[in-house]
Amino acid sequence: MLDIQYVRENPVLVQANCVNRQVKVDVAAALGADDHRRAIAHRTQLVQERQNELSRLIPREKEPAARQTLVTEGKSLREEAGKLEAELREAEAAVRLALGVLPNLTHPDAPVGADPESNLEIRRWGEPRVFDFPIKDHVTLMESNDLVDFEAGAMVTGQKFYFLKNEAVLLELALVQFAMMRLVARGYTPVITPDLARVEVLEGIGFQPRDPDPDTRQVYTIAQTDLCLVATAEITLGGMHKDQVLDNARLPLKYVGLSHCFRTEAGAPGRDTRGLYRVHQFTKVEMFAFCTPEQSEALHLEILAIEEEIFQALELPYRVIDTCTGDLGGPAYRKYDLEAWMPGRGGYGEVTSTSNCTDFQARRLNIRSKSAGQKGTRFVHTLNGTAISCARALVALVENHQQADGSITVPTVLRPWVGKDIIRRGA
RNA sequence: GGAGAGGUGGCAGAGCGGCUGAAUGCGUCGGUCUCGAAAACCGAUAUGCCUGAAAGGGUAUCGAGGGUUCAAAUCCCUCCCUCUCCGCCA
Repeated sequence: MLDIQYVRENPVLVQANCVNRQVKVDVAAALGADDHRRAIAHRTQLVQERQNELSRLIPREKEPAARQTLVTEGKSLREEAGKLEAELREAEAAVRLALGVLPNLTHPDAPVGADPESNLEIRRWGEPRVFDFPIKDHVTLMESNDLVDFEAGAMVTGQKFYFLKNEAVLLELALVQFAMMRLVARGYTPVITPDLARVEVLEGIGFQPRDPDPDTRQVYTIAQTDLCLVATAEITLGGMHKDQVLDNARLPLKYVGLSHCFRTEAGAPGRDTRGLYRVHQFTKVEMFAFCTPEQSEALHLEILAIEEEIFQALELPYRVIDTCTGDLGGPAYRKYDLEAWMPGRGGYGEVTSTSNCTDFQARRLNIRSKSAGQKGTRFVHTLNGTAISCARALVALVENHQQADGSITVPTVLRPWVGKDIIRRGA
């Protein structure tokens, strides 16, 4: 959520930003709603002022008739205050609604463009391997090595669910363990988060769990509760300090969280239908940080560097993308993606993503910071980044490390946890 | 799940219908004293919003929501959370 005061002072900038972001909104309408809200708030305050005055006067007024007059006025004020309060609540809801559709501001250096075509590749690491044998995609590789069972997934749960089996299980756990160890060494606090979160937390992070249209709603909701299955630990980690005032001296707070992620993938029907690339449930190790506005840009680069370090250690070639304005998503001020080389698709595929959300999430989650002994608070900046998203990491891993005989070599860093150098059926 | 207790400022802990944003203590910050420090003493010390050039003024907030009342931290109801005991379970 943007600061309404900022929107009021910079309507032209905000509108232009929305255009760059491919978000069709009427900033003027939001401002109109806010004017209305302010007018009602002001009237409400005047009534409250008189009410307080009356409650000071009444106990002092000894003359019964005069006292009764005051009490009568108080009664009518109570009614008026009740009506105003209801009006105010409506007006505030309208403002929230109007403000809620505005995306975050954008980093001045982010590439401007309407669609992913305009994303900027800023560097590559590693050479895509040249295979001297016919390559297989991860589905073929994993099924032939008895590492995954999509049919059982479909039968037990539904399309795009899966069972991992045998070494794939060890690989997934190894990826989690490896990422966790790296991040702990970097000073990140490890956390295992709930896999469910309240609707209001989802909204604070920037999701729209109340989307009434099941064809576009991105998250699973739990019937008869205000809970959703989380789409990422970003949700739970960000919610962890909701409604708190953090001490500046303790910032940045850096977490690395493990959770399952559940996504309806609404809006992506028929895309990447094959395999693990786009599934409804996966395991992810996610970085999340709370910091001061001064710290966020450097911290964003730190998180990106960690993501790269992890893929380098896994010996997976990748490229780094600076996401363009039209492809940023609501909360991000700037976003970098890592796309790993995936031989099966003959191209790069997104494996991680890191966003600086500045104060956009913090404002709605009401997470502020202050310095001890100093007056005033500010909203913190929040950042998130993928350490390892298991399903997609597995895709890249088995496809890149496949051998001519259909076996898969295990990256050195994972061998301690997988317990072998090569995955080969019968081996 | 059952029984009881409780949720107040950074912390501890009063208040139990009216001038209480809230006593007191601790902590923190500033000052006096000191060569320096400790101690002692003095003063300051929540957040949002409105208004004002500023000083200041106003308003809301005592777990959340609702109710009673001219007036609620204080009374009533609902919910949430914490603690103790019992039961159950991985």
